Amino acid sequence: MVRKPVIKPRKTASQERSRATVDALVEATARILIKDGFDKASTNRVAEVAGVSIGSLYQYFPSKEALVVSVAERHQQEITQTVRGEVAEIMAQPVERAMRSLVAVAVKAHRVDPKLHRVLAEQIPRVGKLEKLEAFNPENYTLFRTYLESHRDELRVEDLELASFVCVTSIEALTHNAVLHQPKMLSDAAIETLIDEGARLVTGYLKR
Amino acid sequence: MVRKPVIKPRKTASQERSRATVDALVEATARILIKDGFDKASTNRVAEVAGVSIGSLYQYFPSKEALVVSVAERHQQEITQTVRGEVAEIMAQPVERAMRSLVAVAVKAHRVDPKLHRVLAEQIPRVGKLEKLEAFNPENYTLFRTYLESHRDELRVEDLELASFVCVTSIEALTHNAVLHQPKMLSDAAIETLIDEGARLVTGYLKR
DNA sequence: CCATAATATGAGCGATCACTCACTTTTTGG
DNA sequence: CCAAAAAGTGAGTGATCGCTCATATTATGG
Repeated sequence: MVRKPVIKPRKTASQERSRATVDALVEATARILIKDGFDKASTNRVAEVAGVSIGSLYQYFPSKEALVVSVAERHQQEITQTVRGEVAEIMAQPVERAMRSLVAVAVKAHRVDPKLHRVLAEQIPRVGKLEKLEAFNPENYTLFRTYLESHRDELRVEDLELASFVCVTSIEALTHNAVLHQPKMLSDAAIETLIDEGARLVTGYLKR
Repeated sequence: MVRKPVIKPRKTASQERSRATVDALVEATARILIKDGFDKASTNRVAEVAGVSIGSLYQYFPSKEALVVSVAERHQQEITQTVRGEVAEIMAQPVERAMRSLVAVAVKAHRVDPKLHRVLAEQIPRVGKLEKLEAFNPENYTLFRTYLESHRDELRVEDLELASFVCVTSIEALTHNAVLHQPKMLSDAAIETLIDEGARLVTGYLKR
């Protein structure tokens, strides 16, 4: 009659009721992060806002960190969905057009959920398991490098790795700062101008 | 015989002994921030590492935030001292040379105390009084804009404010990422290459 | 229908935190 | 030398935090 611990699962949610619970917890975490920041997102409060007991929270998330990671993954997935397709198109375009599209896509990505993006990028202490939560997605880097390789003949740059670093870092910083820190950049017209400028910046640097 | 509260001052340290206490506290805070990060820098621990009682800490710093602000200010001052003079020189140089010098100076600034710089830039929750602790110094922005104005005839860009935003953001991100996140960029040779590339990036964007 | 598994509950534990205050020790200046 | 000001002390407070667990409720499948 030995009872194996009931607290074991802490992972899978098989029934619909529990899937709803998990969703509510992730959603509540995101909402609190946006409204009050990381420090105020205590597990007790997350559970309360989600309308769920603190015990249930720990059935599915072994720690506060796991909760934040889930929010980040959901956000990343939303971005990927929004941007999907455009990337494939871009890979075939010539440098000038490709760079403009790329900057435009970067802006689009930052506009999916700007406030959440900002919190995830700037407020989450990158300690412990949260360390891998890179503000900058290494996938972007690899993708860019691949583009440069297949368009080598149009380029003046020789070290493609270095060039990728320069371009990806610049585009990311530019779009991030513009969308999340520059109140002047809110209008569509201003954003369009920014896209032009960002594209010109990296095109001039890359093109033969 | 009414005693006015002794806890009032909380600010000025007139004797040498107390100045040493304040120094020890700021130094201890910086050391803990670097070694263990913001979360582990509890006021009790700062006092302990500084070899000072927690009571003394609160004589001079009304809060943990004040302590961190002090560390940030001291760091900023060290950077300013290191970079002093070079800026004045740069303002007179033509665009191509000026941009190279500027990127070099930015690298130098990030190398003053890289680990501390990284913690201050990435780990401090920008809430409450810490919000003004900008990762990016608006002074740099103004300085850059002033340079562009006095060299307008050499430039193809029209909107100097936008151009400043583009260049300052890019240079900052480039040097920050290179010095603090790219292990490959540790050697002086690699840094020299980075400076060349960064300079070329913004020069091509700016120059007529 | 009912045994079992899945899911949900929330009081409360131990740890830690930022911070206070009544008090002692040291320094200063006349 | 001494009174008063400056500096220093640390046990303790109250709040909050992440998290556990014994127990209750609900769903599933034979």
